[in-house]
Parts: sequence; C-alpha cells; structure tokens
Amino acid sequence: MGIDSQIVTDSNGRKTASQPCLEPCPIERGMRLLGGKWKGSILWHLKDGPVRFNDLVRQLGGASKKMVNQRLQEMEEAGLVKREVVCDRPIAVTYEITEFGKTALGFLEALKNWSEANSI
Amino acid sequence: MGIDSQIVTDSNGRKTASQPCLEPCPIERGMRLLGGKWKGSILWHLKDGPVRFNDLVRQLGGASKKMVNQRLQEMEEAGLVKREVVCDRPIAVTYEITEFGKTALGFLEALKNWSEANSI
DNA sequence: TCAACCAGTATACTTTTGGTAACCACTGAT
DNA sequence: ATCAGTGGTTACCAAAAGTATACTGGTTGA
Repeated sequence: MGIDSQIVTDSNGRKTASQPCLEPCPIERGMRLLGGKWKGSILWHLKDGPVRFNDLVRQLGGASKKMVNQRLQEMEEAGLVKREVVCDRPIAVTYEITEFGKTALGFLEALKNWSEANSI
Repeated sequence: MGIDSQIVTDSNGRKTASQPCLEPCPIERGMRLLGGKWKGSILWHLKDGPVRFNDLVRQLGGASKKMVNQRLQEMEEAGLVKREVVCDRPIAVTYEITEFGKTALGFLEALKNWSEANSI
C-alpha cells in the first residue's frame, strides 16, 4: 500500500495523495536493515561460513573495528547474523549468517551483479 | 575482487587479508547509488511513467521537498532518472525513469518482496 | 482579490553517521 | 619483559544526512 498511490483533487481544488507512501514503505524498511554502510558487505562475507571478528575487519579493509562491531550488533538484533563465543581462554568469537540472513543473499547478489554489469 | 578475500598468516605470525575488500566493493558501490534514504522509493514510484515533482513529494508522504529534490538531482547525475520541463508558462516538470534506471527495478522488487515476505 | 498551485530555494537547526585513538584484560611467542 | 595477538569498549570529534519553516515569482481558477 502506498506504493500504488494516486493524486486526487477534491471539490475545493486541493490536491492530496490518496494512498501516500506511509513513512516506511517496504523498500525503505528493507533498506533500513540492509542499506547501512558495510552491512551488505558484511553479510556477503559471511555467506561461506563463520568468520572471526578481526578477520572480518581485515577483509573489509577500510572499516574500523567500531563500525564493524556496531553493524554486527544491529544485524544480530535483526536476526541476520549470530554471534558465537567459540573459545573462552584466549577469547575467540565468530559471526555466522543465520537462515534468515541467507534469505537476503539473493537480493544482495542481484545488487552485486547489477553493479558489476553496469560498471558502477 | 576483495569479495573472495582470505586471511593469511605470514612467517612472523602476523595476519593480513590477501585480498582486502577495497573501499567500495560492488555491493557498497551499488548501495551508494540506491541505498540513500528515499532513493529506492522514488525510483519505484516512477516505474509506471513520468511523475511531476509535487506529486512525487505528496506520494512519498514524509519526505520534505528539499530531500526529494536533492535525491532527484543525485539520481539524475547518476543517470537513473531524467528531468523534463514539460511546459513553460505554468511551469511543469516531470521526472521519468531512464532505461538505465529500469535495470535497477529488478533488484528493488527483490528487496520489496523480501521485506514483505519477512514482514520487515 | 484571494487562495492554491507550480518548482523549487534559503536558512537554520538537530540527528545520525563515521572515524581516530586510546584503553581493557587476557594469551602466547620471542 | 615486550610485543602482537584476541574481542571488544569508551571518549571525542567532524561531517553528512535529514527536518522544519518560510520564501520566491509567477499562474490559475473561484
């Protein structure tokens, strides 16, 4: 809804949108989950298996620990990734993509292909 | 490249990423074009034909004129939309999706479906 | 004449985001 | 003992993004 909005003119000549796109339409809502800086990349890097925190930071080359950590927390809350403490003595943590996270890979791939195909 | 990065440990035990994801990997670059607030929605609203500026603002319900204008300018520069002055006396302008812009609709639809399917 | 429309523009403001750097407590190798 | 590693946290700052309100200058219709 909202996505099929139309403009109507009432009897006084005032224009209004019949179905204004309510603040977060599906596209906006999706973007909120996956559109943040690094989020897409992070999820993509996890697609082949669990990755440790610092490895992830290195792979993203350019993102600070703080950024990666922040995004990972948001994505964990959203249920896209899962944090697991692998070992306690020398603390080791891995981040793994969840089943729900995997459902987003399809569209991330579409985005990736689109970018590459159009040399963006 | 960068997307298949691996962590290697050198002879001194120091770890480095063999192919660090260079600042803008395809996913990041794509997000830069389509990930901004409202951009996806705007493109989606144009998919069925040209829309006039104020109608677009009304349809997006929540975005300010300034925002919509800014995004439209960015998207015009990127070649995603085309601005056209339809009439001069009572000034009328329409925004239309370009052929290039249409190539992005596929993945926007994927995002929309994903959001709706997962009640995001 | 008045109000509403057109497509923006100007200004000022708040919020969010991103980034640096230092720090924590611990481990393992040199 | 010192350095580099583990996974973070914290404080601080700059820049970007977004919001709100009002305004331009002309046109249109009641």
